Amino acid sequence: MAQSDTVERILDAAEQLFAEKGFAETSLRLITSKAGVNLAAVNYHFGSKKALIQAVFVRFLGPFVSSLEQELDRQHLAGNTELTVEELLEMLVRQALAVKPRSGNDLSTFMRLLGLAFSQSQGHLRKYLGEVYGKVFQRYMDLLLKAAPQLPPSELFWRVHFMLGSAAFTMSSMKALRAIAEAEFGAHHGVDQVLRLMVPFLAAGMRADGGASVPSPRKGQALRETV
Amino acid sequence: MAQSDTVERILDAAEQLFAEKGFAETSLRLITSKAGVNLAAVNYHFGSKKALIQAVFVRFLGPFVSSLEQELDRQHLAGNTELTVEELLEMLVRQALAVKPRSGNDLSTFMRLLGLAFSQSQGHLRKYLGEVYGKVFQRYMDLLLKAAPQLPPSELFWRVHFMLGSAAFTMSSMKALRAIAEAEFGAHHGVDQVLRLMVPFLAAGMRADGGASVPSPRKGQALRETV
DNA sequence: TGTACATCAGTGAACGCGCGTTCACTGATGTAC
DNA sequence: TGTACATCAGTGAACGCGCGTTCACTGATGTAC
Repeated sequence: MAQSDTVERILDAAEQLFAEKGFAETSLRLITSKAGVNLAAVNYHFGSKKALIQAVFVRFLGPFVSSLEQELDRQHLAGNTELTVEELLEMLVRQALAVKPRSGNDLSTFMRLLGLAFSQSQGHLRKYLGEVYGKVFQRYMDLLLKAAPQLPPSELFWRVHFMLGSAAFTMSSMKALRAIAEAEFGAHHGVDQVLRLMVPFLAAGMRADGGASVPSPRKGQALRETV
Repeated sequence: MAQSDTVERILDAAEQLFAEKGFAETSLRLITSKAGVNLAAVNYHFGSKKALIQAVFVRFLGPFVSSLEQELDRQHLAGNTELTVEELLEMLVRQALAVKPRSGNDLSTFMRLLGLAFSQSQGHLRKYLGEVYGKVFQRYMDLLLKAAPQLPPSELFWRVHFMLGSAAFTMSSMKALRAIAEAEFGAHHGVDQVLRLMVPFLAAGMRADGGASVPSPRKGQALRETV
């Protein structure tokens, strides 16, 4: 009867529940009962809860990263070695939207998982993702560095993490925030629209003149330097 | 012998451990053994773990918020009703640094707790903080709205959360990021310096031209609108 | 074609553990008479 | 001044619970001869 679909069922249930509740708050009992499989099946197929978490991430990050990699190759072959910050950010948004239709899960699940990957302090996960996807990340960083050449690398480093923070936080709170936005302003933004709203915000931030590292005398008002 | 210091001991230990490990990952046994008090003392003095979490936040947010409120009053009385985005952000940084010296805890504990308050999905906590500090938040938001009048309110809403995300994420990962930055660039930024690096980044983001909401034909390239 | 064995996905029940919480109790201090 | 009682911070041990993991087992399928 060929391989059964138990593994996929577990991954589907785990992905959705992790996105909803986080890792620690999602028990194997909840996952397996939602998936309609035996409790012991998780440890049988994956070995441990940690390994299941990693498997969930590999399944949804894999396509995204290889799609991104292909796009980077394409730009490289086309000779576009000097992309703007906006173009680089748009690229990420486009890949996220393109990968979306997998197995009927919605974009916000993808987004929230991405946010969780950074904000929940799963040390093993961060390390693992670094090992597997570090190279693509570095490649993207290099392009970003080229797009903002006026910045010293250490300040660029911090700004990348400011960006990452915006994205991860917004994604992981997207559902709640969209509800508030709708109640308050009657405006219902789709997940993809919110992503696009982020682009000009982040791009302008990346492009801004340096802060403390480049003590430009442009402004009369002195930023009090500490230590 | 007057009131003993058990309550303070518990709060000190809890604050530090929550900042290090998060809420769910910090057990009452760990807190009470670090504080050198009996396990049952937490439930005796606070009633429950949830109530302890709230108490920790009240103790460290209270001074910060009232300090911020005073500063807002001062600016209002001085007739400065039109502060720039930079000035508003600097104000936050200044309050955070001013409140710092309480009971010898360091700034990064404060920062990390602030980040956790938003990123850990403690529903009861978010609701509670909203009730207690919602008014000051609204007042600050109004000033921000004045400082960026070109934006429609719904887009401002999103941008505020982009900012919040940058700050919360950076704060909650500050320790790890500083270590990386030091290893990679030899640059050791103090916590306060990182906060100041955020100011120009966030201010530029807030000031950027609108994205989808204001479909300005400024750029030839069309942002594909979805739905 | 039939039998013996190996493989392997899946199962049901139990294990030990750490958790937040509860409860009866202690012992010091303050108050009433 | 002395005694009885109330108050209250703090204690030690246990409670029940849900957790991830383990283990002996089942039953279907594939393979060797």
